[in-house]
Amino acid sequence: MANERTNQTMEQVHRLLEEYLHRRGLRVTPERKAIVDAIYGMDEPHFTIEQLNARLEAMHFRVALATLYNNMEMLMDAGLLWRHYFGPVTCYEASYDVKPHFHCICRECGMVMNLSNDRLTSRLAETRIRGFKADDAYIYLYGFCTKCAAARRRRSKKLKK
Amino acid sequence: MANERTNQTMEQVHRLLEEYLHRRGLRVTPERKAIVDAIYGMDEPHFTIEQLNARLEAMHFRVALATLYNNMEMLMDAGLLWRHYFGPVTCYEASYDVKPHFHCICRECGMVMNLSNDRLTSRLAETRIRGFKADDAYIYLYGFCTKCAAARRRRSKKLKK
DNA sequence: GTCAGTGCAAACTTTTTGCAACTAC
DNA sequence: GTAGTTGCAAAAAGTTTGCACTGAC
Repeated sequence: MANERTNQTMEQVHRLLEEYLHRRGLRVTPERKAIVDAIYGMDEPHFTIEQLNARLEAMHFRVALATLYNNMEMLMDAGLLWRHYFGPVTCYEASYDVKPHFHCICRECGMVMNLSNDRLTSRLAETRIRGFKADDAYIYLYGFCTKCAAARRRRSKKLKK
Repeated sequence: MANERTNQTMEQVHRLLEEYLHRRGLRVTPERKAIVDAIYGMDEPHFTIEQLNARLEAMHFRVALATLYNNMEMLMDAGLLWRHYFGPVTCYEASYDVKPHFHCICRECGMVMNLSNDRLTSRLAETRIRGFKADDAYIYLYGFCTKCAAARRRRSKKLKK
């Protein structure tokens, strides 16, 4: 993921961050820049706070967990980050310059697959709703990945289901 | 919600529960029956474990929280319950005899609106995916309810956004 | 110089686990 | 009688809060 992102994308992300911070009267700190670099440098599209922290340490940049949590909120508001609740696990995902997609989550092993589907997602975004102003649509398909589905079938057979 | 459910629905739910338990070699306990009654007797479609527990106490039936958590898992597997992650809040929802719908969640106040949309949901259910066997589709629209959207606009103006 | 932002540790919330007692089958 | 279930309490996991210190503006 990370390494595929162009310099141009990263410059744009930093520009958007700074614009947002200035607009809100917030400060441009090295921590915030490093967190954004880490987010857009993750190897996997979805990651936990824990994994983001590990990435920052790998970049030789230590931040307090509390700082991470604080800034996740801010970055979502800035439109640079999505938050997902995959099963009971909270994950984040870089959102700038990412194609609309939805998520398939395996109930057994927790595996998450991203699926692009522009038509469906844009259809959703267009949906007008009385009494609600939507800005993001999240679609989650729950089920079992091929591997876990097979394991499950084997187990069911044993139980004479 | 609760009180609108017919006796026939409740009988059916209990039948499905017992069938599932027998099929799995699990036991039909008074706790399990009471939990299902509570779930299908909630006033609001979405509820937390806390609220479900309160409902059980109102029914003069005390169960340990651990028992509730255990049985939520089982009831989801039995197809009688959905679990949602609305923002950071875990909610449950009765699923038997409930029309497919999706959820609008206010980022500010946490309000959740159910929206029926059979066409969209069935379209999703039909989607064939390589390497994944989906059984449930969850759609969440995040945004702001009319009230919070207005409050937010006022605040933004103050910040000279 | 001021105050937002940070690190750290403690607190809090939510969920899980271990174990003895109980009960559905 | 024998497991599967339950209640209880302790533990674990994830997130938030309070406060003193730092550094962006």
